[in-house]
Amino acid sequence: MNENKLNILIAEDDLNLGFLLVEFLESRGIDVKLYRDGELAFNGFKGGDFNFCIFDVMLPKMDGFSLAKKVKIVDPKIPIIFLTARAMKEDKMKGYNIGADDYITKPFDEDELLCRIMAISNRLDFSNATCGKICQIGKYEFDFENLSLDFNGQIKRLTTREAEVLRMLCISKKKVVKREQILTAIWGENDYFAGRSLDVFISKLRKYFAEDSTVTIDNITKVGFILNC
Amino acid sequence: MNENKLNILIAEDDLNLGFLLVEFLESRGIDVKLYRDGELAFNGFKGGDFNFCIFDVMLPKMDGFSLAKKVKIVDPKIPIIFLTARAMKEDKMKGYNIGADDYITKPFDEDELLCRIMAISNRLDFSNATCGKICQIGKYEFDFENLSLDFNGQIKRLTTREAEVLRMLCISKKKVVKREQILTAIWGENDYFAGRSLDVFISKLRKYFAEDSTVTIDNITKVGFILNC
DNA sequence: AACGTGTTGTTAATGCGATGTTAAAATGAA
DNA sequence: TTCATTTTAACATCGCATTAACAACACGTT
Repeated sequence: MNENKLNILIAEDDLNLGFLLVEFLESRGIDVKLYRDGELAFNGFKGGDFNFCIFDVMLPKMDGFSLAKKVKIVDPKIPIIFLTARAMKEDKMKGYNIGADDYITKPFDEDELLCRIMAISNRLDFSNATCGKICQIGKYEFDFENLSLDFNGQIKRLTTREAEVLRMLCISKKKVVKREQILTAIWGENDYFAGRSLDVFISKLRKYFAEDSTVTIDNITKVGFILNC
Repeated sequence: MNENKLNILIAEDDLNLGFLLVEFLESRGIDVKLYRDGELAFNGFKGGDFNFCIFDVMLPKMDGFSLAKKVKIVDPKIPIIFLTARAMKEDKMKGYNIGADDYITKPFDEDELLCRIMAISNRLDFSNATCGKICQIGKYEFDFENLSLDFNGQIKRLTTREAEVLRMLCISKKKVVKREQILTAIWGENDYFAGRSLDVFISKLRKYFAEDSTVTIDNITKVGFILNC
């Protein structure tokens, strides 16, 4: 309910344009964070709580399309607008296939960009964006900020990783959370070892919930996990 | 329920362009209706069941913006794309203020228009909270993303393959889905063993639907299967 | 109708890859 | 260093898609 506020991540290496954008959008009451290359942007994205992205297509370290692909794995619904100097059709198609919501050719008009952002965000469904800081899981209370799991006043302290994994399961309670999504969002990469690591944490979490049998973390082979409670 | 199908109203007085658009979109499996002036378009809109609009800005009888305003009163959420020959900023702003979702300057590329339509319609909330991927099959509710089959709140979990096969049958409910099509799409090859495997999965799915006799998966020898419900 | 051939229905056995779990190594912060 | 935490390794277990095997069926031919 409180998260109806736009929180935009911008990835743009031309800092002149970048700062201009930041200033303009902030003047309109929008939260903005600027990153100057693809990798920084992705790390920023993992850490932050963004609900909108604007990516330059050409970026150092990782180009806008690759960045979009990874971001879409973590949050498939997040809207992305691409900025590009070129007006190539192939580029546009590529962007749309990845799931671009819009495409703007530089130089562009700031007001028009704002209009496009608004047009898209008006359709946004913020409803399940955040499940609050504290999440009820069966008889447990999970506080992500405090890394704590409270069971009848008995407080179990979680490690960062444990909390991160549990948070992802919590956000989509009773829904399948894909392995790929968790791995990309938390480990940043989706390889064998990260995968095994995730399994270890799932195993740990299950133990923590052992005292309330209504809480289970179920596996869907080859797909992911579901937190049921 | 399964209004996941696009039904587009086009208002365009240049009939060359109009018919071209209709033909192109219909070839992509989209329902389209063309009107050649603003008033006809609005009457058509009231009578029909459209979920997407494309308006030329300059139209006889009633211009695109006025048309949009009236349409938005009837259905405030309906997406509208404007077409215009002019690339005037004022026009664009006016369009966005009315609630345009996009803005395309003529001449434009048909593929790009399709991409933009898709980008917008993908964000569309066709159903209620549960974002659209759910399919009603008799008394069952099939959720492909969650690999679940809900019967009166009783949830049966599906495996990846089961869900994939069921999805293909669902997409063409009550229509023949060719063996070849399923095999190529899911198994990637159309040989004897893949075929037998498919038969095994069909058999499993039939069992899952045993509790509602109105749901049947019928075989068409040498051709494929039909999901009837 | 009876036959024969190829197709489909169904169940069960198999084998492999994915996951569960625990413990040991690595990492890294204090 | 020590301690907490995460990663890697090693082994146990489980679930799933495939394969096999046989029964039932469809359909064209005689």
